[in-house]
Amino acid sequence: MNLKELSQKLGLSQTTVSRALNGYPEVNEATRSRVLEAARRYHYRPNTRAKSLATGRAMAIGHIIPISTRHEIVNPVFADFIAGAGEAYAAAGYDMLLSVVSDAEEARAYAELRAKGSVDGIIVHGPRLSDPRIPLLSDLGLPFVVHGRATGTKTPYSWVDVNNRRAFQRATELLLDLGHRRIALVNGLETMDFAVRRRQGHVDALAARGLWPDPALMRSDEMTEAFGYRTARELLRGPARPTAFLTSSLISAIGVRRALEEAGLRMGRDISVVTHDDVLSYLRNGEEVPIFTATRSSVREAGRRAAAMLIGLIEEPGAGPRHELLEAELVLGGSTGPAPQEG
Amino acid sequence: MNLKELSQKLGLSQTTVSRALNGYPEVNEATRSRVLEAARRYHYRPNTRAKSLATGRAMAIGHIIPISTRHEIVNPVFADFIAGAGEAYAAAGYDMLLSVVSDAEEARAYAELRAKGSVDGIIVHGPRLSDPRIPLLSDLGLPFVVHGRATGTKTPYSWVDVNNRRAFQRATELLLDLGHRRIALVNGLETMDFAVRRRQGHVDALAARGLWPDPALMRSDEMTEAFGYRTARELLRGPARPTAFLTSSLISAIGVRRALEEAGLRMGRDISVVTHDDVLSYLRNGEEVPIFTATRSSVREAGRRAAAMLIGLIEEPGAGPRHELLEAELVLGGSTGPAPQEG
DNA sequence: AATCATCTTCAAAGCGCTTTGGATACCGAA
DNA sequence: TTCGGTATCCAAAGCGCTTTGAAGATGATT
Repeated sequence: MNLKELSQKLGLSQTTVSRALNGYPEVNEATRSRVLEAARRYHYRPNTRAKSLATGRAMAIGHIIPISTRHEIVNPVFADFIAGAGEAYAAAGYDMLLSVVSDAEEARAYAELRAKGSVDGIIVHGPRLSDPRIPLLSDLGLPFVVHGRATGTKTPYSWVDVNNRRAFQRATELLLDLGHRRIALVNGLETMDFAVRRRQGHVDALAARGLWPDPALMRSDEMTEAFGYRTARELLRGPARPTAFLTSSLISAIGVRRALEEAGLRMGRDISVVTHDDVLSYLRNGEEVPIFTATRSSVREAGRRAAAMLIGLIEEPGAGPRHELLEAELVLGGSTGPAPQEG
Repeated sequence: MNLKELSQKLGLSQTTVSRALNGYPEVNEATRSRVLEAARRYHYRPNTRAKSLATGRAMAIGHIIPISTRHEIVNPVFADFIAGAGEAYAAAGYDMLLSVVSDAEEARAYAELRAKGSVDGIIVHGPRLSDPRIPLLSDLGLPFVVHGRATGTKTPYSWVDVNNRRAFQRATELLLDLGHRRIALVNGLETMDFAVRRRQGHVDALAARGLWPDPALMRSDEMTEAFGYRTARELLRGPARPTAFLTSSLISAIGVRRALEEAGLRMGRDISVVTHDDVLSYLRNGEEVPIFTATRSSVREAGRRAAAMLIGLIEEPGAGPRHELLEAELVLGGSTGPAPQEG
């Protein structure tokens, strides 16, 4: 059923039917309800492609999922972010267009999305330091929102981010307050902006107490379970054994826990662990009582916010860039305790 | 830059330029290369919406991500499946359209996707028993491929699935061979088809040795870490304590491990654990040596296969339904060992 | 009765592409 | 020379929608 057929059935012009459906005022209320009724009866839905051609708006938003070519890893955070964003899109009538692209081809993917006119805006995932995608998108003139920030970028841009520096500063302070002095940082890849900010927060907190960070205790890599395990095992066997771990993801924290368990150490008593928790739906940090003490910030909520922001940018084109900084909560779980006395 | 402008720059008609670009034979090779060159220089990309309007093909494939309204959980398997499917789409020039929809609205979402003409085909995720979506999609006449199967469905349909029954049968046999008799099944929600098949495999293997399944040892729920933990803790404290756990996901297995650890039990010695492993990129089952003994089948590969199958269905409309049954490997890890002697 | 403003409706153009159904030019064969 | 065939190219219609510009109907106003 298309507009032409529907209007013929009603004995009206396409113009009138279109107007009636789109809520224009210049149509008699009686005919409007006739039209609406008929549309419902025949399950009429305007063809999106035709509609966008006519309006020039794609009513779709692009997400480009970069796959790290090095490790072929999909960011686990992604599914929840999408779920949050999806809610916002559905409410506003937008579709979500996904492209999975190896990070080498990402720039081309953006330009293409633009040229093909398939989206009205873009969400940028996983920003790196001085991320080249930002000036690129800025040049393309396509509205976009970055999930995270990109230190060192001159171009103004819109973003939604967690206060990563503050979160890790607070986490470190907590561990220091508990008497820990040798804290291992099990961070994400430091090509990623968030990882650098987290390290900064950690180092700042140490510096505020006159402590120097030990480079041997700072590791960074793709945030897998295996990375957490491997790192913790190595450090626990090494000379300057840490009394606490600060990890960038619940998944690496689980790996750390595995190493502790294997070494016969009890988490929260022998060794403390604090992690960042993205509140992924399938990987909750315990139920009533959190397993891990954590800096907590829902990535799903971030998805909702970013999507809403982008829709705002699209619908009011004049407006300047927007920013939203989410604060992570610091929640206490069973994985932290006072530093054991030096043996 | 659109077709009109490009053809004006070249002093050719839109017809000729379009034909040149799409590889039609009735165009001089000299002019074709002129056209291709110009298209490259001006970064011309045909507008997708216009193209699909004209051809009637959307060049897009829809994925509807159901969010369980009960738990608001996004299937963690999803990101990897998408990554696999995305590769296939990119290679074939298709876009991927995602809708995140609460499971109550799912049927409507399909009909709408169809009526709006935004996709040429659909991938169905997470089929349930006698899933109503299958006859629905069949009626809509939109090509689709199911990731998994739906027992009890009369309508013929195309699917890509893992041999879940066989996998869990083999896993159970392994545990039986090791002398285990009280095996707990920590399954996914049994409204899901895969969970039922896994239970069947498990029960079949028991029956083949003349054993009756103990209902108290079979649990099923959303496959979270917390569910694994909670279940294991409960069963370990109960009267008929199991000597082995068979879990439906690595995530629940991690929860089980946490409970074991807490109870001071050593995995692989005091208690055995076998799990299904979807080979998620961010949650590998160990590195060289698997942590858990597991039935392994890459969900990313399933994504690739399902996408390729769907593209096939779209491009050769006459053909009947296709099926692909992937066998899971049974890999030995450190989590299994002989059943301890009865105390 | 004539005029005007207000409602209500419509025909047709246009969005950017593909594709049908010719045109035109050129070639060798009759 | 004429004709049929082939190789190239083009104008225009059409995909399903929105939107412009205009027209008809209605009722109030003069």
